[in-house]
Order: sequence, then C-alpha cells, then structure tokens
Amino acid sequence: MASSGIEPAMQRRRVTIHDVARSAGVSRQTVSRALNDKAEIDGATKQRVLDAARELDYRPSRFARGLVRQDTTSIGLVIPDLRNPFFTEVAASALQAARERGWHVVVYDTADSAEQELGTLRVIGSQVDAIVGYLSRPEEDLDRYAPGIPVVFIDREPSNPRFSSIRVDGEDGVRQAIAHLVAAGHRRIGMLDHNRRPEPSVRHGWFAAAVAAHGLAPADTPVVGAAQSVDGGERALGTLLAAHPELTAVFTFNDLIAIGALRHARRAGLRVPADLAVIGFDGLDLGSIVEPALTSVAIDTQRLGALAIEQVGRLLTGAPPLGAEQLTVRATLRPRSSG
Amino acid sequence: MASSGIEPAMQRRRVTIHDVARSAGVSRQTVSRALNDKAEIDGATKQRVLDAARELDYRPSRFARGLVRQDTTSIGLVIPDLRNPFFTEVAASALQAARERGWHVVVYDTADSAEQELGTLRVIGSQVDAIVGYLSRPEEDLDRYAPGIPVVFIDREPSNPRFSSIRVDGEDGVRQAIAHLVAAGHRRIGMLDHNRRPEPSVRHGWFAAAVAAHGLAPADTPVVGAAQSVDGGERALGTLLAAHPELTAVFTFNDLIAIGALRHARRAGLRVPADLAVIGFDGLDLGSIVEPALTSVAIDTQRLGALAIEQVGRLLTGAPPLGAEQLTVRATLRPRSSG
DNA sequence: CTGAAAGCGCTAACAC
DNA sequence: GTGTTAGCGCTTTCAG
Repeated sequence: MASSGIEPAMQRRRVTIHDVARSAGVSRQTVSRALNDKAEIDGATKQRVLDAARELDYRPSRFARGLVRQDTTSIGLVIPDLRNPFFTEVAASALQAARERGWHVVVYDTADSAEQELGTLRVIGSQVDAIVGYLSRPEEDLDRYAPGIPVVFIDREPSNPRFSSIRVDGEDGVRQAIAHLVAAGHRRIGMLDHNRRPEPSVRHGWFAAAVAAHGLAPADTPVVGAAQSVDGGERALGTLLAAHPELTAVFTFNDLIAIGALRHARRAGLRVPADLAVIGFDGLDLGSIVEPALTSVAIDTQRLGALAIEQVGRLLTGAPPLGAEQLTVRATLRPRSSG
Repeated sequence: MASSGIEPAMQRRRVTIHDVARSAGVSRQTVSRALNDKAEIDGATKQRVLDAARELDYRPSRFARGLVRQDTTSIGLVIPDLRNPFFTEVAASALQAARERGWHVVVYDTADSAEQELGTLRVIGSQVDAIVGYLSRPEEDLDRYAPGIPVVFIDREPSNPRFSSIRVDGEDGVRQAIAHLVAAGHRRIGMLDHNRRPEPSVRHGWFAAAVAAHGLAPADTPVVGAAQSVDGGERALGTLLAAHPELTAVFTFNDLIAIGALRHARRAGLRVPADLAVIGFDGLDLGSIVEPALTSVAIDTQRLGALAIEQVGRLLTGAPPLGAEQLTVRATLRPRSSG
C-alpha cells in the first residue's frame, strides 16, 4: 500500500542491494545472506531484510551475481525457423541435452533471413558462452561479432578449424530411397528441391548420384524448386507433373514439401503410391498423420541436438572434441506407405 | 601454431582483459577499445591487440560487460513441451515479439513435469529479467525462487496481483463449435478431454455449458480422457465409441487429440464428417494437412505470444500494464472439413 | 591516440 | 550473527 504513490518516471534508477541494506538497517552482506538463504543469520533480521526488499521491489542484478560466482553457462541456439517441425525437434533435443547439464539456452529464430541472422550475431556474442545452430553468414561475421566463442555449426562445412560442425550425411539414406523406388519398378523419378540458392542443394546431389547409379538418365529424373512449405510442395509438384506427366515417383527436399506433394496428388486424383510414389526427407513424426503415411529419409534429430550440445560442451571445458566421424548424423530410409 | 602445446588442465583460469593488455603491451582500456570497435585507436595498435586476444583465446566476460553497460534484457520463456505444435507456435510468436524489442529469450522446456519446472524455477531467477509462460507450480515457489521478478502466466489465473496473466477464453469458440454441430443435426456429441488432472478441464466446462444450452443431456454428451498426443486421441476415441456407438460428433481438448480421433475414424471405416464429425481445439496449421482438414476452435497464438511479451515489457519498464480485458485471447471457430 | 582512476552490484573471505 | 574489506572483469569518465 505504501508504494502506490510512486511515479513511473522515478523507476529509472536501479534498486541495489545497498538500498535494501540501508532500508533494513543492516549491511549489504546481511542482505545477501538473507536473500540467498544462508545459514548464519537471525530469523528476525532475515525477515526484516526480506520485507524491505519486497517493499523496494528489489531485484538482484544477474550480471553482478554472475560475475562473482561464475558458474552459469548459457548456449545460444540459432534456428532458421522454429515453426518448421524439423527445427523444432532439433531445438527440443538441444534444450533437453542442455538441461541435463544445467545449462541455459537462449534461442534465436532468424526467420531464415540473412539480415536477421546478422542482427542475431551482433547481440549474441555478449549474451552467451557458446553458439550452436544453423548459421549461414560468412565465417568472418562470426570472427567479428563472436570472437573466440566456441561455435558449432549444424549441417554446414566450416572452412576454418576454429569452427566445429555436426554433419548431416543423407547419402546412404537417399540411396536407399532410390533403390527402394527402383526395386518397386520406378524408372522416372522427379525431385522437388528447395528453391533458395541459385544452385541445386546437397540433397539433390545425393539424389543425382543415386539415380545415376541405377542408370537413370537426367531426362528421366527432372528437378524443380519448391518453397519450403506445404503449399510450396503442392505448387511445385503441379509444375513438375505438368512438364513431366510420365513421372511415377518423386523425392523431395524435405517432409513439408512432400506433404504438399501428397496434397497435390490427392487433389489431382492421383493415388499414392499406386499412381505416384512420394518419398520425403527428414523423417518427421508429422509424416505419420497424413494419408498415406509418408515414407521418408529420416534424420535422428534427437541425436543431432544432443551431439551439438555435447560438442559445444567439450569446446567449452577444453575436453577433447569429437572428431568428424563421430559428429556425423546419417540418414536412413523410414518406409511408411507413400512410396 | 604456438598454442598447440597447451595442456587442457591449464585452461582453468580465465583469460581476462588484463592478460591481453599485458601481452599486447597496452593498457586494459586500449584492449577494450580495440575489441569494441571504438574510434580513438591506432590501426596498428588495434591489430596488435586483436592478435594477442586471438592468441590467448580471450573471451570477454558477458557478466562483467553486462554489469557495466546495463542494457540487455532477457526473458525466460517456460514451455511445457516444445514439440507440441501449439506451444511451438506460442514460443515462436514470443521469440519474434522479443526480437523486435531487442530482447533475448531463454527457453525452458519443462517436459510437462512439475519437478522439471521446479528445477527451472531454481535456476531461472538469476538468469533472466522476467518470466513468461506456462507455470503450474504454486505461486510460493515463484516468490521463493524468483522474488521481485515480473512474471506473466499464460492460461492460468493468478491469485496474487503480483502476477500478471494472459487469459485464454475459449467459451465463445466452443459455443460456436457446438452450435455449428447442432445446426448440422447432431444431438449426441462426445468429448475427448485431457487426462492429466483428476477433474475435467476448463475446456470441458465450456463444452458442458454449450451442450446444456442446447438442451443436450449429459447422457448424450459423454466424456473420456485422452493422453495429449495423436496416439492418445486415437485410443480415446476407440474407448468412447465402444461405450457410446450412438455418437455422431466429437469435440476434443486439442488438435493433436482430434487428429488421433480422425485416424481412429479412418481405421474404423467411419466417414468424417458424414458418420462422425470431429472438431478440435487450438486451430493449428497442422489441421490443414490431414484429410479431411480439421475444423477447430482456433486460438490466435501469434497474438498470445506477442501479448505476453508486451505485458512483460510494461512490467519491466514500469509502463502501465495491460488490464485483464486486453490480456484476454478469445477463441473462434475455424471451420474446415471435419465437422 | 592512450593511460589512470573509478565503479557497475554483488558475494567470498575474513574480522568482530 | 553481523559488518568490513576485497575483489569478480569490464567500460566509462577524465587526464594527458
């Protein structure tokens, strides 16, 4: 009740431990003891301090506290789009692995934008002890804004040994997917790639190698780009089939696109997999709720997130870092019903 | 190359700005200037400092830095399960709203466990300036571990005015859903509630009121509990229909459960909505990828997340907080195809 | 352009 | 039980 007359503008100055001490008529040390539940303090004194603290609306400075007892670790996790279920899974896994170690995770969603990522890099350096995630900016930006901070890329090859990286190797998985399709009689297999870069994706590279290994000609394995969304996949399959109605199967850059493809097929009256087989990439749980359930090249996101945290922990403590082989997550075919 | 012989154990002591200064033969301030891109510094000196810093693997202490220029704000966001798409959306919205203000968000996934939440509360207080999210622990726990820190609950009624809250009011939306079903001729409408607490959920309360308003008897509006997952919904609908085969429609606690119900219906050979209408709650985008697309009582998660951040910002700056009315997010029926 | 001094807010030692 | 003294590592004055 006593505080109801405070003018908002006066809130400016920070209430420090000193103010509380003065108000309670004790020393700063005693305030600290009361607030941190230390043993050596009189019950009445403690209560008085606590009351004074509440009255003044005192909040300890996390910086001052962190400075003196340097124990907390926090990791910056950079994700292009938290709403994409694949990244959600990676983030959730990383969060869990960090929690097991008692670390805090500051999450940055860069909205798939290079500018936003730069903005993140600018501020992240002074907030976290290490950085993990999907970074697309040049390494110089990291050198500039996060000098010396341990960095673990996900799914990106670093050129400088300063940076560590979790590799996603889908070559085997894609090969399995194509072998699976070929075994089922498919000879004309299209791909719905992403449409972000001028060049085809790494995943398309795996696809191209796999179809070539089965002697399929480029003319029989056309590719079109798709926006990374369900709608994007739906539109892209329309485009692809308009140009190549002879296709009997399609492999996609990711599951979201595949689900869009499924929808296009349904609306176009195509039976899946009888008229058109569809295989995605990611292996999301999401794939099991669509009809038919999506066959997909699956990545173990649990392991991916855990590995990233494990590696960053080693970098942080100076423990011997994991090698490239151990940092690789391999994809495998997860057959369901769509192909 | 010179640093290749460092023994891991020696990493213990922190490299401070002082070490860099000595190594570069300058004062600490000059190091600070070089690192922070200040104007008043000679190019050569700067380079020398930067080199020394890299050589020593120097990393500025974020605490010391934060202490002196107290500008960064960070918000603790507590989420029960990031993998549940509804919470993903809330988190993504909050992240975006925070980013617009230049704030950092530390995300805590409590895995829907009271123990994990307590663990979070224990550590969160010294890491963030304010707390937002789904908290289920008693308010005393917050008083104890996060004294004085602004707190904004989501979807929970605080008893103490110290705590702010974003209310989710689905009453109207549920009423619309039931009216929609009744208008389509349905008279026997079951509900798949959640199964977590001993008592029925608040959402069940809305359901009960809505069906009663249409004169439907409790015997015609049975309820069973479901685990909050697709599988849970699938199983629960099986249970419900086994006991009440006369039902022609079902309303569910959330979309995940509804999608499970859809799956059960499909496997049981029921046509949706002809044989059984299904209406979910949440209004997830996810609902549009299943077949038939899910009709749902939709919550504007974008607004929910933004509101939570807005309110916490007001609490933080001392600006007049939003009132209960403005802090309420109302749900509305989003008709698609399932009911 | 660079250095010296001061202090951000807190807690760990040590005194009393 | 409580107060005093020192810093934690950094950036800001302010002199030079």
